[in-house]
Amino acid sequence: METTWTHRLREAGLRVTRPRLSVLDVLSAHPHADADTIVTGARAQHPTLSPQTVYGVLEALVSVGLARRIEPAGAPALFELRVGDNHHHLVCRSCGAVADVDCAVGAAPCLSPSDTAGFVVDEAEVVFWGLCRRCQLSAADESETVGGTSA
Amino acid sequence: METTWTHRLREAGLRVTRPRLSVLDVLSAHPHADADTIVTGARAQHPTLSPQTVYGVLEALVSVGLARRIEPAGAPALFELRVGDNHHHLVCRSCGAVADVDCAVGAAPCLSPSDTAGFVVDEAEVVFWGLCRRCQLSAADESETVGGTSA
DNA sequence: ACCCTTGATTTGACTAGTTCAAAACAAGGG
DNA sequence: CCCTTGTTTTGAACTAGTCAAATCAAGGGT
Repeated sequence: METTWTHRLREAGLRVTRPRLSVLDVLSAHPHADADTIVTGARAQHPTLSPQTVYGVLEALVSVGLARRIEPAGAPALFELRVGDNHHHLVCRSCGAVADVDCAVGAAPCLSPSDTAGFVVDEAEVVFWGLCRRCQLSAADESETVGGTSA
Repeated sequence: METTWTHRLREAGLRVTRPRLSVLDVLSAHPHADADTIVTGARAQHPTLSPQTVYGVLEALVSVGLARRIEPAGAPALFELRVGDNHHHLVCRSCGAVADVDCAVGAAPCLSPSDTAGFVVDEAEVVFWGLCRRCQLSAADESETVGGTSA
């Protein structure tokens, strides 16, 4: 019996290897993981795994479309398995947390910029910067130091 | 008589120095320049200028709002003087050329994602990826090798 | 015009994230 | 079971950017 990932890898023309399955496992558990998180996580199943191997695996996955690479400004690249639906991201300025968002207006409104200056656009990448709920709360805590938070 | 930049720097509470004026000069001439381009360009006026100084100048300019930093994925950061109008960017996948675009729909449509997942959003960063006119042409040239282009 | 304070620049070392290249290895077709 | 070829491994290297201490200079006060 073939697991889903084994199947998907073969479909994509990639060999099925332990590093690849481990990386896919970690990505399933952490929908927006950076290379380092993936290395650490994948070592649970494959202790000798090297960072370079993970970079290689990720490049392979991205190139066949099984994974997508996102690069929030000023932070290490993140990888996700949710592909092909042109969704966007919310990034917390404070802690770096990332959440998915679908585009607000219709399917891909931003794919129609007012003036393309001669460019042929194939992707609109949208990053919403802000503060996640947790960081809003700790920011409020710090500026107030009131409320029921004992000790 | 004070030049515009001298004035603007003082307004922002920054001292007027040669490195700063040089960097501003280069940015006027290259609306989307990376740190390296700025160093090279600014050395025309100030030959001993070091990269670290340029980073310092850029950080100062960005922090007072005279410049803006943009970080296209997979490329060094770029800096521009056009600030405060929430415009977005077209980036060429092939040559890295950057052009400005205003947002298509209304003032800031993308600031209203469908589900903010608890985030308080303060900026929507939009990058349109595609091929600039020049790269479309060279791509066509390579695949065709027909047409009137003599030798 | 000079001095002094404070911010800016310089110098130099250093880091994180990522990429490159060559050798050893293993997936999976025959 | 072997062979081919794609993968992983090992190890070094590279780039963009950061940090910290020492020197320097802008520009306000006198």
